Amino acid sequence: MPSSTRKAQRRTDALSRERIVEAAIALLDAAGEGGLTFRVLTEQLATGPGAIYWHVANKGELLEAATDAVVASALATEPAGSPQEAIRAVALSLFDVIDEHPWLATQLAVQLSRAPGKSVTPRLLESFGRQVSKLGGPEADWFTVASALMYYVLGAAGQNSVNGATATPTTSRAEFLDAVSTAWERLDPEDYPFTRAVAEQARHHDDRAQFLAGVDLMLSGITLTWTGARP
Amino acid sequence: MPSSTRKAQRRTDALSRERIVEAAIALLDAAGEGGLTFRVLTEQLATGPGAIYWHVANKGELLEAATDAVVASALATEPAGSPQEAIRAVALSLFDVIDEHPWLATQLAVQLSRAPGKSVTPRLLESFGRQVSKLGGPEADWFTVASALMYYVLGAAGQNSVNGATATPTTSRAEFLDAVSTAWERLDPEDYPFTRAVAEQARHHDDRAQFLAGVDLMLSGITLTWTGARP
DNA sequence: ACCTGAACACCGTTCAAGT
DNA sequence: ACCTGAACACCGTTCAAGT
Repeated sequence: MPSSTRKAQRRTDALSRERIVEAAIALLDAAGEGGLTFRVLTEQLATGPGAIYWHVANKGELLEAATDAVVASALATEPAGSPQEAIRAVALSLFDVIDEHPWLATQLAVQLSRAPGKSVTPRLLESFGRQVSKLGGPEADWFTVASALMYYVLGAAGQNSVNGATATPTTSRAEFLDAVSTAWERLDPEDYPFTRAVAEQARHHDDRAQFLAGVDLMLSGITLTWTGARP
Repeated sequence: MPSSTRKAQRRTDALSRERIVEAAIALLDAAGEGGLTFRVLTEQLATGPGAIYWHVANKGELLEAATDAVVASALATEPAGSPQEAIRAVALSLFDVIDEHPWLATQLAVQLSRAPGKSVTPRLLESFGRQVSKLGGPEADWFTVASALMYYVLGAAGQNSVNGATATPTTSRAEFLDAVSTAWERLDPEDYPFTRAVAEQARHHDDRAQFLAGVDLMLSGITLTWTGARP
């Protein structure tokens, strides 16, 4: 195979935190979380590990910076339209960016729970919260509602992304779903009546449509709770 | 300090997959994902790595087995009451088990996306789905609705758990929230008006209550969508 | 069938030394 | 100030050898 990712690019360019993060993202995209290694990063940037450690404290910080950079660019443009439409747009942006960078799913889970003060959590909360605050509900509920949206979106987007890390890259989404569905159909009828019953739906379902249906479920619940009326 | 976790217990006991998984869970609980190492597992069980590899294929399978064992016991008893009450009960069981075993949050995220055919995904889907099917909506919606509940619960429970892995174990939940809240208050007013506005709410919020409020939001949305009426 | 333990390849990180 | 590259401690995994 052609050694794919180009190595030892322009050695004239000075090393910078930005270039390191950029290279890290490329490696993560190409081979998942396991693909990011100081050895290959070093090779890709044509330096030694010491050079990288001068710009970045450790691997955790590098992962954090990569996550933040990708999420920031996905949320860069403020969505237009009604608050409901804008919430759907933000949700879809996140769905898509996780789909493009599957390593984000795990990384977001880790970072939101570990360091919610840091940049990525406020970024997400702000994007949902601004729209939530326009929905007309009592301010005392804003934080809870915005958080709930964020949780759903991250959970759903993460699970729906074909994880590039270990899932065989040759397996298409359709083949993947087929395998899952078949496994479900073989479960014990005593213990898994529901899962067996929906196995066929799972085989043909549309990730994106199902994801949006969940967002709409939450929006319905919010509108009902706040206005007592149908959205 | 007293060397905490007991080592080299009864060497008479034959090694078994069950005992290995049990020891792995203890290590994960004690020191997070980084705490599970074949070196210390080997020491704890008073054997060599080869012995463990005879019972378990690799570290991934061990993590999978540990996750499945803990989740299975949390979902063992079928909840009573109305479908809505039962859904809340399942959700709370998961919230609590992730709170007790914080490493579950990341592990569930990884496993649901990587191998949804395997035991843990069907287990979760079945627990929610059985109740969803009693809610009276059209069967064509069951899979989507049960999945949405599952996504929210996993996302929220995971983020709310104080991650034992790297978060300093001496920091209480209150101190943790205070630090987060303070960080949010210091954000740029231009870029983060919403996050700054809710920082004070975040400082005093009750994880469990907020988690349940999100579940109720979803339940409201489901009931409204399916019956056109308030729950 | 089940276990031992030395060995292998690989990883993140450090640090004295250079420019 | 920024970079080099050898070295360290540690990790998951293998495997010939034992019982």
